[in-house]
Amino acid sequence: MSIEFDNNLPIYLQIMNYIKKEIIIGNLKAGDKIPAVRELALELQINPNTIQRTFQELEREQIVETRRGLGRYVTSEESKIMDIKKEMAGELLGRFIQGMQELGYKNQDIITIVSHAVQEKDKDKE
Amino acid sequence: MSIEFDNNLPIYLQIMNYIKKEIIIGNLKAGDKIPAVRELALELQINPNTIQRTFQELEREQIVETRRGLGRYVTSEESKIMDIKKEMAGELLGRFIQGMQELGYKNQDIITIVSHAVQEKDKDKE
Amino acid sequence: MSIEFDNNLPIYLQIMNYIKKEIIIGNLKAGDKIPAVRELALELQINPNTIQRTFQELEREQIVETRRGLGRYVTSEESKIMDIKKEMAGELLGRFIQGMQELGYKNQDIITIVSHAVQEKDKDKE
Amino acid sequence: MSIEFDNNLPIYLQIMNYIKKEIIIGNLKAGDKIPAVRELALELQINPNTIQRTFQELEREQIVETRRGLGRYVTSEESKIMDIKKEMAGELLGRFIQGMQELGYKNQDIITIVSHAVQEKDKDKE
DNA sequence: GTGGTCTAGACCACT
DNA sequence: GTGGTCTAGACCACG
Repeated sequence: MSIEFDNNLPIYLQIMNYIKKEIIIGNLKAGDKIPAVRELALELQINPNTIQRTFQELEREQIVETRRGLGRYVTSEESKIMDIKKEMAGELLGRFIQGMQELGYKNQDIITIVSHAVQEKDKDKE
Repeated sequence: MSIEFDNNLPIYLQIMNYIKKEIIIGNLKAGDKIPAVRELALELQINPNTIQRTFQELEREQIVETRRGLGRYVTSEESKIMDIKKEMAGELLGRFIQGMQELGYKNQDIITIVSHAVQEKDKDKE
Repeated sequence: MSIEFDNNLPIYLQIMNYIKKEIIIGNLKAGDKIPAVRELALELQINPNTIQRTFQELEREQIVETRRGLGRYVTSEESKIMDIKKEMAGELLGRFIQGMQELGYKNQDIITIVSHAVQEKDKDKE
Repeated sequence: MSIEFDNNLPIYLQIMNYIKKEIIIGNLKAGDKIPAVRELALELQINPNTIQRTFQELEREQIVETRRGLGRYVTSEESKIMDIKKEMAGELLGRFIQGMQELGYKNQDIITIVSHAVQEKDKDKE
């Protein structure tokens, strides 16, 4: 486990996104125990306080819950996890489409561009 | 002219993007004179230093050029403007596709999602 | 028997309060035997150490007494129980009035507010 | 300006409450500038990071807003301030009445107790 | 000068 | 061993 950090976004936000993705793609499942703050800090070479901040935010978003003295756990509500996925995808989609429209692209153009981009990626794999 | 500012992005970047878009969609044309810093600052209720910074960056990207004693002008190179458009679109596209893939969406899913989103927008207009 | 735990207060304190209330309202009477630590721990799904701590504190407050080999018992001094009731009520009252005054409420306002709140509760019952 | 700190509650929460009260009683008015983090830290003899934490939370509750590079301001929405007052009073009231009822006090008892407590306070002043 | 973030290291309460 | 809080001190971006 390692993250490539981008200097423009706070580390704690990048870790948040990383964890959210881990949950969405199922590497962390509903109810799973999350590694201890200090453990993650060591693994990611990040200060424990920064990790702590990450999980404070995730807890506020009800993605993670703390059981005192025991540790942190992924929320056990499966529906919450689906919500996050939809929310993150919706945000990506919204930003993309709005941005393209502001650049003057028509809806049909946008579909074409995405299709091409995706097909090229497929070709790369072959 | 007014911008809704987003607290998470530096204001000067938001103004930069705004101006780039104005150029791309043709509200500001190649060679056009750009309003004076003080004027824009008043209009947008922004610290003049911030506007100054905006144009410094735009100049570094060769989108804007200063003619001493005359003011600032949009670059007269049409090709440069096309470059910016492609660059901004490419960035949007890249971030979108990468993000969707990290959420576990397959390429075909992505096309479907975009198509639906765009068609709904079309319906809204009717 | 079950308690809804509030994350902001230590669990052992919440159990302490719960037991004090049980004593005050008479569900546990002076001299009654208190269930064994292990039993309570199972029932409440709590670490036995936490229950242990609860009773340590209750013993220190002389609300509970241990008879070696026999188990733990509610104190047999009725007066002690009245003391606890007054103490808890006084604490509640003090915190409430001080808080309201800090919010700028006058003494007369406080009485009015309490009266209204209580009357509404009565209405709900009808 | 000084706060007496209670060891059982995190400092940042105590400062939060203090600030909320200052706003409610009008010492800080809607739209007012709030002293700089470092300034407050000096005044209260508290680490600036702790003050920072305080305002992060207040901002999340939309009681305070940050204007980048300029400082922090009390929200300019008067209605929000009334909301906070009602919320804080409601919380105090709820905790008090629920607590008293759990101790076995009847509604009429509660009114009587509050009335007496308040009248004694009035006597003290004379 | 303003807030935002991060590191380092410490202490505490809880389980 | 777990998270929660706090201090100290530093650096950065922003206006």
